[in-house]
Formats: sequence, C-alpha cells, structure tokens
Amino acid sequence: MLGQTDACCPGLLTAPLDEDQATELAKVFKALGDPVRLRLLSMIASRAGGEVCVCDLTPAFDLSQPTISHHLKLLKQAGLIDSERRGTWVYYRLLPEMTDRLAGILTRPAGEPLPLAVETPAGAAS
Amino acid sequence: MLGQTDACCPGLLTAPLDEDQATELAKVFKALGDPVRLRLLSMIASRAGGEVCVCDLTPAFDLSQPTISHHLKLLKQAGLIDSERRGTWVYYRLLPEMTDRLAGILTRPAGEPLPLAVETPAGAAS
DNA sequence: AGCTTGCATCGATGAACATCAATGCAACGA
DNA sequence: TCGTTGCATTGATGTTCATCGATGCAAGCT
Repeated sequence: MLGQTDACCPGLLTAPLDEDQATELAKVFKALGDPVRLRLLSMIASRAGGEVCVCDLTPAFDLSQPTISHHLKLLKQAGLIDSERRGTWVYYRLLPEMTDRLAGILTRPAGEPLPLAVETPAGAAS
Repeated sequence: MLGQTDACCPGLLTAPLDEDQATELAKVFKALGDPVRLRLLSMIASRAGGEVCVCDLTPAFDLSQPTISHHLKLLKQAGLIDSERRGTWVYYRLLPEMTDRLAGILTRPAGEPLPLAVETPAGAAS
C-alpha cells in the first residue's frame, strides 16, 4: 500500500501535490489523526526490541479490546506497523520506512530562497 | 495552540506519548488527513513568495468556495497556516514551525540500538 | 476432547465530518 | 449611494468514524 510512488520524495512543501499523491498521503495522516492511535504507535515504536504484544497495549487504555484491535488494524493498513503471530500472542512492530517518509515529506529543503512575491492574484490583471 | 509544550521534541518514536500530547498532536495530523487540505497546504507552502491568495486556490478544486474556506479554516486552527487580509484579497502562508515540529516528531534519533527483545509479555511470567 | 486465553471480525449505534446552498460582510469602483 | 467582487459563516444533509457487545478462531493446557 502506497508503495514507492516514483515521485514520492520531493515532498509537500516544495511542489504542489497532485490528487493521487494527496489521497495516498491523507490515508496515512488520517491514521495518525487519533490520540489513541498515536499513543499506540509511540508505545510500539519506543519499545526496546521493537515489538509489543497486544496484551501489553490494551491495559494502557480505557477501551475495550476490540477497539484497540480496530485501531491497530488501521495503523497496519496505513503501512505504519506490521504484526506477527508467535504462539498465543500477536506482536506489533514499527515500519520505520513510513515514518521516515513522512518526516522527509514534512521537511523543508534547507533554506527557502523566498523569492519576491508576485502581487498579481487571479483576475487582477485588469 | 499546541504552543511549545516543554516535552515536545523527543518525539513519538522514542518514548510513549502521554494522553495530552497525543490529543494535541492528533488534532494536527487529523487536519492533514484529508487530500484537499494536503493539496491546499502544499500549494501554499510551495508558492514562491510564501503567500497565496484564496482566489488562486479555489479554481484548482471541483469544490465550492465555502468548502475551500472551511478546509483553510481547519488548517489554520491546526497551526499549520496563517492568513492576512490585504485590500480585497486574503493571503494564506505556511507556518513552518509546525511542519518542522512534525518532521522532528517523526524522525528517529539516528540508529536504534535495537536491544535484545524480552520475550515476556504481560501475564506470561508463570 | 474439553476448557481457557489472546486476539480479530461482525453488526449496530451515536458522534463527528465533508459538502453544499444561502447568507453576511468587507473592500473597491461607478 | 449603489452594485460588484472576494471571502467567511450558517444551517441542513449525507457519509464516515469511534466504540461497544457478541461472536469466531487459533493456540496452549488438562
């Protein structure tokens, strides 16, 4: 999902995003747009060893287990995490490629030259 | 909004986010979780001069002018952009502090040491 | 086999969101 | 003063989302 679009990296702040790129990116940001999912992601990402059992995540919230499972599914669909079953437990881990990519997209390319503004908005060229 | 929380910068991937931080951050990511708003933001950010008139943004979408105005309002409330009225027109510009902060939050602190995983999930210590 | 535990999926419900048409309002020109 | 243009706000409507209880299912234990 959202796998390496060829024009993925110049990033958001330098060139106007086309519709397809915006749609794909929005899915990922939407997945991050919930406090429960952000906390889940940070708990997974900051875990020593890189993996967390769901049984360690659930008790940190005042939410039912199906709800946590639902949020984890959305994070997984966004390409932010992956899961693996080992015996009785399911372990989640961060997919750092996606966070790296987002960070790159939100990073400004050093110092903007800030060229002079053109004071001629649409339709003002009377 | 969301102004410099003292513990803002260690960022998401190193330590578990507390509830308040997650709630504040989620508002910003939620604002980015829509393709129209992402395109609006990139059009504003990539503009030479750093400012765009609304009259230049609206025709790029198949949406009514009030809808564009609504999305711009959400981006502004998230602290991502700011606006200024000059004469007849309203100009929007990027607030790079917020995107910088998001980029920092999503950036991993160099190379994770990846310490050995502890194979003992909750309740498994029989 | 039968029971228990850990987790995912399904179906329903209430809240939040995106969108539009109508309206309001400021700034400029005739 | 009146009409026009550029943009924001309001109210209404259809859609999406978060959450839960119930259920399903795999793995391990007795």
